[in-house]
Amino acid sequence: MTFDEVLADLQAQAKTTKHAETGLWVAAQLRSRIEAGKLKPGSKLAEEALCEALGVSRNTLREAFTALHAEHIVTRIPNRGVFVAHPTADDIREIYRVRRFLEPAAVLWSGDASMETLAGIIKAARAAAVDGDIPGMAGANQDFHRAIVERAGSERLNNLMDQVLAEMRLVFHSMAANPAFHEPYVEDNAKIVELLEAGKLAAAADFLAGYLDRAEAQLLAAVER
Amino acid sequence: MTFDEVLADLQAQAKTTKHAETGLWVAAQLRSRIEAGKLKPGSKLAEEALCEALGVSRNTLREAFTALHAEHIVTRIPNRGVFVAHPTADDIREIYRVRRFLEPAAVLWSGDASMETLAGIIKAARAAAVDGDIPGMAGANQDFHRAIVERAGSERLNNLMDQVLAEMRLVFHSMAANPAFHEPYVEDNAKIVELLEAGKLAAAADFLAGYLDRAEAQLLAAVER
DNA sequence: CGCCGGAAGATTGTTGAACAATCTCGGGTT
DNA sequence: AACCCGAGATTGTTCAACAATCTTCCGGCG
Repeated sequence: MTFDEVLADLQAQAKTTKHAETGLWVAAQLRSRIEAGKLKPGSKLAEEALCEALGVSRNTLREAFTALHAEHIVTRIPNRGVFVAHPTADDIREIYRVRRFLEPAAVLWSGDASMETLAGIIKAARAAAVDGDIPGMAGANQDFHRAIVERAGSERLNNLMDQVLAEMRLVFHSMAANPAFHEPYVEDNAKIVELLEAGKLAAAADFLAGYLDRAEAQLLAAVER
Repeated sequence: MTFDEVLADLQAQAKTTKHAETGLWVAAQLRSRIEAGKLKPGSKLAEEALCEALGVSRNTLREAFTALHAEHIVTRIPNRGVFVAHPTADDIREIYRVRRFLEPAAVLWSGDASMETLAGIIKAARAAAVDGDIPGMAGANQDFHRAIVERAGSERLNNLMDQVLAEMRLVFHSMAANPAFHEPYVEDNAKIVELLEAGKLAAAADFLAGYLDRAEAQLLAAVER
């Protein structure tokens, strides 16, 4: 989708919906389009054009920009403008540093009642796999890892994980998405749930840690190509 | 310190220093005064008075407010204004949820070269203890826990820990500070470093977890009084 | 032919002012 | 004493202007 097409899309939205908390609404609009891949990493977000399309002032748009910047979804270059973030190899390393810290620790956390949630996600992932539904598999994978961290029951940690997962979506958009990437992880996730149900927490954490290492290496290889 | 005195103080600062990135500078000024306890939890931050004192526009001040709000340092009530945050019992529980998750896991992390940093902090804490220097002990304690999380080597995790520690400072300011609160933790921290130096990571993590539970209970009891 | 200033145009950074919406406080009524 | 309502004050939101910086294009020079 080109920048101009996104502009037209935004303009349509602006007319039909009324926005409470305009700045946050603008941020949400941009975020959803970036995460859906309609705005590709590296695209410049021109202020004047977006203001016009959304029917908001530059001031409001810039407020939205600062919010997206804090989420690492967007890069600001002084006096040059804002661009959809383009994760580097270092960014990927940082993402996995956080994930390798959070997720195995969350697995060890004796999360009480998350098991049926996890089972449901696995079921959805398998259904997507047999249909060859790539976005479905990707979504289920994100849901899975989010649910893992949710075991800790902390809002702050959930927010951090959400940010990291959002950045992961950018990583996928910024490289030529290998359609088969998510497929093997469906059964890896299933195995983790199995180990959890068997009460083998340490084994599940170990397996997850190794799996994260593998995924990181795979993404780094793809990005440096 | 009263609100008016802080205003005079800010006005003096505004004239002598030049600010790059005005919004961030304003946020830093307010943050430092809040964390130093000059602005007490519950104080209202009136827009017009602060604008005048700082010599910035309301627009800029509000930008600073949103930054502080994101850090949970400040509470926004729509159409009523912003107030220095006043941590509730639930806030304390959330803080310790994060700390109990991050810190023991970070201890287990085979952090390489953080030992001399930790040793230095312990030394400073003991020096403050013999002097009866309460702020010194509190500062060393914060440094210690920050250094623990730093072992993971992740910028995001460090930021999260910084935020949590900033909220901890608010907790101390919002309750009648028991001067002896920090004293026993000097030797508790020392014991953790000892266990780490002996390579007993699991024991160190366990001890730290119990210690956090104890501190949380102590703070909750003090707040609900 | 290619490279190096330099001015014009465009874009972003920052601020001040205006207007609308909401809250607070006082006075008056029942 | 409890309730209602209007004036004043404060916050939420937007617009418009100016300053600073970057980009582009052009002519001169080696």
